[in-house]
Amino acid sequence: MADVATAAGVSPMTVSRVINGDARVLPATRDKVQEAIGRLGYVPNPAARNLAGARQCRLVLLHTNPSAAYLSEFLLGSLASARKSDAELIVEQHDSGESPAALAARLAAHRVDGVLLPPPLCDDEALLASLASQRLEVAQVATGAPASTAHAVFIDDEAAAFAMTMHLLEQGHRRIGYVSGSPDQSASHLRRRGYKRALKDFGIDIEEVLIVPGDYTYRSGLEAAERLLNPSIRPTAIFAANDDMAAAIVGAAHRMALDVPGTLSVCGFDDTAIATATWPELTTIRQPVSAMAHRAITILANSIRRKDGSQSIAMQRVLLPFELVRRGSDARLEAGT
Amino acid sequence: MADVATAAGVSPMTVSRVINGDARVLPATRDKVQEAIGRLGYVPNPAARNLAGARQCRLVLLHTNPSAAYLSEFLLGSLASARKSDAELIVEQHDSGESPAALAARLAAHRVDGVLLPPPLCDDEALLASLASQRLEVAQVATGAPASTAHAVFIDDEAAAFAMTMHLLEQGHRRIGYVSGSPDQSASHLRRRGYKRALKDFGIDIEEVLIVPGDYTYRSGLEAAERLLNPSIRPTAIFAANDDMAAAIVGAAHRMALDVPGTLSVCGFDDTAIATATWPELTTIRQPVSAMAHRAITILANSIRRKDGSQSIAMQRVLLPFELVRRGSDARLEAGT
DNA sequence: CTGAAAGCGCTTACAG
DNA sequence: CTGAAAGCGCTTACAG
Repeated sequence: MADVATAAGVSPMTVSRVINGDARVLPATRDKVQEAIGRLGYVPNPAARNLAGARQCRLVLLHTNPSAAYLSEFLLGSLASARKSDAELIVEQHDSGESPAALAARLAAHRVDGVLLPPPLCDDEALLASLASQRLEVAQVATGAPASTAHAVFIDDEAAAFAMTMHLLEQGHRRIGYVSGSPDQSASHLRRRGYKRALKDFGIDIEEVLIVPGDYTYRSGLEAAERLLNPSIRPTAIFAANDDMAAAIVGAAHRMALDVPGTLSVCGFDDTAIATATWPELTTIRQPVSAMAHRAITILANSIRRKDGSQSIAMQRVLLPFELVRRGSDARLEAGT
Repeated sequence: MADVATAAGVSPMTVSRVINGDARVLPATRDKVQEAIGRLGYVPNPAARNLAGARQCRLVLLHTNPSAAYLSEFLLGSLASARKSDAELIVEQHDSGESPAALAARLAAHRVDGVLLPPPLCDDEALLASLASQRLEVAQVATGAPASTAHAVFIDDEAAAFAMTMHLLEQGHRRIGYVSGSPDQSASHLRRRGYKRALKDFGIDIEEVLIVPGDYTYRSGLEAAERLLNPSIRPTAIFAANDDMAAAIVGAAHRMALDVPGTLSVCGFDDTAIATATWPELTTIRQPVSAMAHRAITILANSIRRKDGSQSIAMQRVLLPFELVRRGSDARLEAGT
């Protein structure tokens, strides 16, 4: 930095201002400095910036066995976003076996300022309470139940499930099975509600026998398929609350020699990698995972740095758009079927 | 740190020595310091350590569309290991569209000292050459072809494929199909060679028609299944060069109403998440992904820091053990079948 | 075996 | 709008 300063004929302080985008620097001065930076190939040393500034920001991404596909996409998005925000991101696992106290100690040891909570941890109330009592900034990602002590970034799960069910209805399906997600994730309830509302709005009676429980694993999808694919009740379409379960249903259908989508339409939710790894590829709801990670990190970083005097800033609520992506696993119900 | 020093009645220098495990500190002094550290809940500030010491170490993990399951496991392992080694790890994508020059510029901007190359990038010779010319330390992970300019961490792919084929042979199978991996990954060749060698050692003629090409994607596994499951040539067992393809074969077999493992045994390679997401779960070769990440990072960090005078230290070669994990997708060939 | 000095590369106040 | 001073929390030599 000193070299840049002498090369540009200014003080190091001015170079610092240019780097940090201080608006008060004269355009002419700024240009001189920028030129020197470019010519010398100067890159600021982050360690020094952290040391000098008090505006350090260390975030932790807490996860517990989510699907690998979701986690890697979320991780990549978070890492990229953290770097842009000049925040340090550490990644830690927190399983149900660990006590809140043990976790608190771990976070303190890492001098964490903020916590990122993807599902299913985003809905863990005990965890949320413990974090709040440690005065940490927390962001819930993809939750269906924003907490009063946390920021939250999510899609409208209910509307998404409604849209997907509507889509199936418009394809002519009337008997649509539903495989729900873990009851301990708030989004699961919203998704099922969206499914039910679409049916009602369309004037169709809900058949409880067509709604079977799942827990987002492939395995649970297989079990659900066993029930729903029984000839005595088999619907013409099945909407699963996530892609893993939808993929399992496609697999089970094939095993029973049922054609997808000819005889059975199957739709998923999330648009993770498995959605395009099955055949036919899954029609599903795309969640903007990395955008969600990005927003969550930005909110956390800003709110941690802005934490000067005005201590209690309102918790942010960010609703991001979903998208129904149509692929090959669903089809119009033919009259004769 | 100053607080700890006064609390323990020593100089900050001594505290620093204790933290860094300097062997010359008297046990008595060390204990006093440790006690003070514990009591005060002191945690060293990494930014300051980096700034003060010249032994900073910044690593980049370069990836390009590997399977999500592999990437997330590798990422998690790398992140944890980097933190232990006190190395900063940044994660970047490098696709074939990007020129070596553009990548070089990106790495320079990030002041990278070392590069971690998981497959398939570990076998990209142009990339390896470009990195070497930038005098970066690089570690190839899971490669079958260690480069002279890089450290390498790998398993014995040939021996692993040999072991799996042997296992199938011992189960009574004589006609064993093989689905190979991308020819541009060095490990693919080793795996196929292991398969062939087992057959030869067992005194069985190789049927070229049973060896079909794949590229590690689920899709390619489906295509391979189409060929191998044709009644005219159908083998009693199929060994796929990775789990994704093996899962596709299980799926295809089910669609054709073939029982796995009753009528057809299927084995995979890697033991990624998909191996336990299919039904039956896949018998496969477990690669110690996170251990591999850990070793690669440790080697990189040490060699970067040790880079004092003795400039050209030998490139390391680390062979890690694999494990054949037996699950439900293979069975003994019954006499009548 | 332990300590006093200087400095890593920036940024925060504080001046002007 | 720009600069001179001091300091962030450690570690590297260098003494003793």
